[in-house]
Amino acid sequence: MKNIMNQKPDYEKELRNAGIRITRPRRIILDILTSTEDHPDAMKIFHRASEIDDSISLSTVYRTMNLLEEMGAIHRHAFSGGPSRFEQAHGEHHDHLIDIDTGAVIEFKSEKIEQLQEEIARSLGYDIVHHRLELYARKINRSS
Amino acid sequence: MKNIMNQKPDYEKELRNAGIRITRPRRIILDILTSTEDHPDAMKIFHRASEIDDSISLSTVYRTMNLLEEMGAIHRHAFSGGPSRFEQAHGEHHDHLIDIDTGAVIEFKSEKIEQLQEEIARSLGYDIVHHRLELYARKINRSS
DNA sequence: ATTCCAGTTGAGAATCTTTGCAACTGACGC
DNA sequence: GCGTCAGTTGCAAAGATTCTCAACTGGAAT
Ligand SMILES: [Mn+2]
Ligand SMILES: [Mn+2]
Ligand SMILES: [Zn+2]
Ligand SMILES: [Zn+2]
Repeated sequence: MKNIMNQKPDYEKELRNAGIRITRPRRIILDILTSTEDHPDAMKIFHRASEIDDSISLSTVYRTMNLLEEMGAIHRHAFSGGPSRFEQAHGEHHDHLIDIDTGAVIEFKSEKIEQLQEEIARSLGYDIVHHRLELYARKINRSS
Repeated sequence: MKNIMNQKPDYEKELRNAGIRITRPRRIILDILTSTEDHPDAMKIFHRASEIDDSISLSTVYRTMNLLEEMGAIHRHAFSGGPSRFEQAHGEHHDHLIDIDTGAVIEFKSEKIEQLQEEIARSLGYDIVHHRLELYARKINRSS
């Protein structure tokens, strides 16, 4: 379900719970993401991180972005004509509805769908490791 | 607008009608796409095309994919952990399960899930225009 | 058939992202 | 604290995709 609260999610705890180590680069990158208002790309995050610890590599930024994306901790926005940009999300798994007119992103979670996915995968002989569900939609009832 | 027929679409005609030239590379690439059953990536299409005309460049394959995608003639699947893969857009809608160990793509269709998606969107005040559902999964019962 | 030119191409550079690998280190148990 | 080792890192290299641009060409007009 959607998280209404506006407090900082404890990503370190989530990482620990997922059996993932809290390393210095990850802590720095998480700090940058949780304290920024814009949508930086990997290179921008890399530059900001480098100011704090100049041994951090761009590879690690990309790897951390992929990790956090799979965890559902961040959103990747791949808009045309440029590199992917990132912003923090809420920690719990959820899927996305994207307003194709405005680009707005609405989060939702359907236990039923999650369950159906499991059933389908199983019937095909598979276990789901992760998944991606995105609904590209248009507002009902817009004036024409 | 939507075409119900189940015949091979005449992409060359569509291209002409859109004021786009039918060139030798484009004809070859279209032939490959309309006669394949799988989900090839750009490099695979490039290799197949090269067997027919070894002067075709990878750039042109990418450019043509972008062109056909914009026309709605093909779907691009940006599965995680690999290059984009393509398929013709003519068939019935389906979703994909990706074997994360082998890269194999299995197509499936769940009327129930499709319906739930509609319900969710509607409850959020939206109509779905298109969507993307990808299950990244691992075979059950592998070498124990 | 010839001319013409905007659309298209191939080649390589540029950009963006992932990956292989040896070195390093966080988390856990002693 | 110390040892251990799988997880993680930085670096270099590869991989994926887009872009630049001079050369080429499809197809319309003559
Ligand atoms: Mn989200
Ligand atoms: Mn398919
Ligand atoms: Zn989901
Ligand atoms: Zn579907």
